Amino acid sequence: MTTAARGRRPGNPDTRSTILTAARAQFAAKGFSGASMRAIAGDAGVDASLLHHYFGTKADLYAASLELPISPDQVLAWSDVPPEQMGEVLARTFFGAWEVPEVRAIMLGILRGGMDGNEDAVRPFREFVTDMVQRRLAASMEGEDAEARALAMAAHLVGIEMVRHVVRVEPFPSMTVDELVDLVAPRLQSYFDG
Amino acid sequence: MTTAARGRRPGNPDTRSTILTAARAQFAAKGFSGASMRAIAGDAGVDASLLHHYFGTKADLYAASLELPISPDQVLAWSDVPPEQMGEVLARTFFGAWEVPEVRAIMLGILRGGMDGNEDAVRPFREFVTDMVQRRLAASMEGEDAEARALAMAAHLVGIEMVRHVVRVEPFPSMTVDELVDLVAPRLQSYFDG
DNA sequence: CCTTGAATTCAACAGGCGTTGAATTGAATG
DNA sequence: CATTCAATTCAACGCCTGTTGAATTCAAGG
Repeated sequence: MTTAARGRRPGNPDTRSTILTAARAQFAAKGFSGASMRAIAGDAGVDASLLHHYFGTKADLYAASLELPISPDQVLAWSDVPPEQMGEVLARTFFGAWEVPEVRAIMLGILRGGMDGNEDAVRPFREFVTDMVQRRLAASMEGEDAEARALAMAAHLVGIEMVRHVVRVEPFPSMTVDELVDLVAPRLQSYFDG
Repeated sequence: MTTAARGRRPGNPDTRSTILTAARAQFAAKGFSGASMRAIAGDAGVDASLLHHYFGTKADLYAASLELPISPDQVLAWSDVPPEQMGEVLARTFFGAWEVPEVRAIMLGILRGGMDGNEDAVRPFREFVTDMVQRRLAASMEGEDAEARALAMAAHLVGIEMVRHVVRVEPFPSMTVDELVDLVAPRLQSYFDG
């Protein structure tokens, strides 16, 4: 760590993913502006210029670090859910995903970046919400205001995870996923029914 | 503006509030980390060290700039609202407040600061939510999980304003307050009824 | 008229920031 | 064995950050 030997090291081809992991952690904890390239590099045990070599600019690294490991399609098996259970399935899927540490880090990064006031940092948030609403929710809903109702569902879920994991106001941080589902699912279902 | 005369100026005792206004705008637009003392000072037409002279540290200025001009008690005349209209009154009051530019700037500052990853910046958000939930909402609700339900209402409202004014996903930014109230109030009412 | 003290700017500090370009190492390729 | 080239570090650039202390101006109080 003190005087690191220069040049190519023998066989560690996972430097790239080490950097990504460190970046996710920093962005999740401090947001886009708050996280620094040097701090990420430090966590990854690597020189800061290596991040630029691999990923380009800071905004590029941010975008690269927030790609979900699994596609939303796999998570949300929408088609074979009875309509009257949509609310519960949606709530359980969303809250459950946040319990997986890798996913939570990415979600927190997206969430914090969305509030950063930097346009580069808002984009992932906007894309996430847009995709979730337009492709997954509104597509299987009926009525003229289906999009607005779907967006309200997304806003509700996001607001809850924000209070639960970022601002941390009790009792949300102490509640289990089951308790949260019982609390929220009926209202999601109500949006679904229109 | 080019070479500002030093020393005390003849009679402008509102410098203090000029600074506060500039601070609110900057914090609302860029968040706590993103806003800089020099940028705020520049907007206020004043040297940066004057901000420290008046308010102390950056966190102090942040806290000072987010004090609501009117107390929540006056806004939300809770006591004489029929129970079955609580959801609508709450939604209209909250969304309506965001339509007042001065209030919106403060709310945005609180919201953005809450996501900043800096503990100083989270405090106003946490206090706002805690006060709103524990003192205004849960106090007039019944049932064992009244606090959780009240917090869910707050999370829902906050999530919606976040999507509407920060991430800006349509159709929320284009909807009127009345349309938003029609959309959200029934679900708030459902939380209220338990 | 003299003194006090608040209001304000200036100049600087020490450190952090994102980014770039050059240098170095060493495994892989021929 | 010589060459190539990706991986990696070093050193620096220019700029911005929050904060401090001293200097200056000027209205008000005695």
